[in-house]
Amino acid sequence: MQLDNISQKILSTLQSEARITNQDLADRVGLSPSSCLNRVRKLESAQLIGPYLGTLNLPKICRSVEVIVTVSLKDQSTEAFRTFQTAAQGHPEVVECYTVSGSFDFFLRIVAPDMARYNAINDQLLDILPGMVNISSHVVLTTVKPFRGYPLDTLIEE
Amino acid sequence: MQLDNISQKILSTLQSEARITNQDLADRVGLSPSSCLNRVRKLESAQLIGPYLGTLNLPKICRSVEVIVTVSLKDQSTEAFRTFQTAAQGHPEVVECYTVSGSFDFFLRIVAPDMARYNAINDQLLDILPGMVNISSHVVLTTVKPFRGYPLDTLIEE
DNA sequence: GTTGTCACCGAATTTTATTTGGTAGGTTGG
DNA sequence: CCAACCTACCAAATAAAATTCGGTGACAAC
Repeated sequence: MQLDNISQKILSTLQSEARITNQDLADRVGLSPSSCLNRVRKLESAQLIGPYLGTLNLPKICRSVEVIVTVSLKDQSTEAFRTFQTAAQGHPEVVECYTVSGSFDFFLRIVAPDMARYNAINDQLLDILPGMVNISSHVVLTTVKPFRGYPLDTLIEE
Repeated sequence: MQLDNISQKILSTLQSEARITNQDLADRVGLSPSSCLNRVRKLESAQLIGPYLGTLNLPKICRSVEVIVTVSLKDQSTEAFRTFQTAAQGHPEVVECYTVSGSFDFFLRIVAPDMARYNAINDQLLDILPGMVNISSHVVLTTVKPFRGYPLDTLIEE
């Protein structure tokens, strides 16, 4: 699927203002509401744009701790990777997980109600591949910049 | 602001389905549309729920590389921290940034069109505090679990 | 030139959001 | 205990938005 300027603008607008009305969106991109809606539906069907999320202000809602975790596997077999991935996906507290190149194998972001709970999760992760996994925890002190979408401007074209 | 069960359900529903209609939301939480809308407005005013984001499927939209970056400052003065934070916030390619405890000072997630661009950004970050900053890059190989909201169930009550 | 496709628009219709009283429950102060 | 006062709710009316439905023009294939 190739994107003209209008579809790009739809994507970047919906990325940052998911609850905009179709009419407003149509105005912004210079289409009629019906055409605009057609485009949005196509972008959704093609899965260029996925779920729409409300961003919660967690500190205002409940007590919580956020931890960024680096993981290295001593046994870097495909099997070990898959085992760890599956386990990470199964934990709702693991809100984000990546495999990476370089000096670590995984980065996780974990959110728990308190340190005791975090510690329990940490232990569970260590138990996945006993003795074969190296985990370092980094408690988040401040969120300097929360994720608010990708910079499409700097990514597309040029 | 204290949250009863209904408001919690509103928050968790909007977190994962930001474009739900107010009528459907009202049905789900067992309120009339007008009461439900009232609640949502209050939650928004109190900033318990913030911007609504559409999640883009970046690989389907354009070529890009994603890098997770660890940063350590040699000079851990307040001044150095603030300088680095401000710089990170100024780069649109830095889509996420945290200060953390432990063996690093910052974690960043950076998205660039290609490695050459990423390298340029990396250089710019190094130039912020010449010789005083230690940066390690970890190219994202796979997204095991993308962020899709916090697990409110495990965070609230008990 | 004819046919088919595609994306668009405007208008009609359906659905949703929003506003506007009106009511019940709970609290406060007399 | 009662009255004044909140608060949160609902139902109904209105305003706005989403969605559907032809109809048109541009373009490509034949």
